[in-house]
Amino acid sequence: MLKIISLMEELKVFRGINAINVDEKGRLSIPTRYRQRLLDVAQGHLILTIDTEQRCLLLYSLPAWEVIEAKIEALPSFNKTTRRIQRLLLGHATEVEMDKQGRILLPPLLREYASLDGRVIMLGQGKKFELWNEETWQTQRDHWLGEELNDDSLPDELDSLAL
Amino acid sequence: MLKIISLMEELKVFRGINAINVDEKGRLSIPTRYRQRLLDVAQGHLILTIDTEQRCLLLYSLPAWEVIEAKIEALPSFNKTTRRIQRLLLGHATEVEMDKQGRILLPPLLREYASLDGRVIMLGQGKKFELWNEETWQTQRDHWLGEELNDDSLPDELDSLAL
DNA sequence: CCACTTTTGCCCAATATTCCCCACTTTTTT
DNA sequence: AAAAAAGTGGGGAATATTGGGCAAAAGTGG
Repeated sequence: MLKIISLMEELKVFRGINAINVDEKGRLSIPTRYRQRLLDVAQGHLILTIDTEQRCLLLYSLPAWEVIEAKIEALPSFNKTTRRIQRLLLGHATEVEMDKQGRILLPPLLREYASLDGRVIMLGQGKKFELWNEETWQTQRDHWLGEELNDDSLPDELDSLAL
Repeated sequence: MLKIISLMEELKVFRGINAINVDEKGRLSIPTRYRQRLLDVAQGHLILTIDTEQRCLLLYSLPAWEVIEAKIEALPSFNKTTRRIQRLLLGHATEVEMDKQGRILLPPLLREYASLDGRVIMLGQGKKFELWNEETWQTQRDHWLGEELNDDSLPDELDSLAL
């Protein structure tokens, strides 16, 4: 029964945008609405790694991460591109744990990578969250908003997407 | 029962990035979160060797190394490339042991190979760790981050990798 | 084979980091 | 407007990391 609840929890997605303060000690307080989910699904065990395309961090529940990790590990290790992905993703994947106040401590090297100081944006992205420096986020978002959509480059999957 | 636990331990992967100081004597302190695993799986017996592609070192638990070693030995010894790999990997493989404080002593020749002085980056990479000079790592990582992914060279396995 | 130097491993002390707890501020709800 | 809940910040205890002293062990040259 517990298992079923846990599976159902896993199917739910994380949504929403939140602005959070990171304190001097590098702690980030997870918004309460996500806490119970993260406790149910992963007993508060989370994985923080880098996004290789953007200077932001990705936050996964441990079980969600393990699925991805298995795929990453299975990639051929003699291929240059996949080797690079393994190094960057697995190499930066750091286990963090929610403390009793529902906060996580950002490891210095990762914190530095994404310049997580002062105000941080936490974006729900389905199975994961993204953590952005607020300014970087604003800039990037405005950039995306300004981009023209050109029909030629749209993947076919988009045809069936009615908003 | 102990065997089973030990096998389960072996299935778990090493992840994450750590910055560690190597002291004057060439000692490197293994982060505590990995220590118990390494003791359980290998009683602290580790193998250190060189990465033939990069100026970094590879750190294996002894059992994990033995698997690799067997494969390397099985390679055809008349082939030039495999002969080279045998020489480099097997030749540099050195057994090191965690001391009671959880540190390992880096053999001078290996230490020199990867310029492991002052701050060192220890990257979890599944069955093994990589040890990098911090500066070398930063440079190499930034290079990898800057590389464009070009779709042509991507193996099919990547298609199923949704982060 | 013995004295001497160097290396290695253990121990302890100093420093730095991490975590828990509590208090204060801000936001939301009733 | 008061009460409740969530977010924020900092003191202090516990833990981890780091560096150096010292003794045992190993290597070196006579």
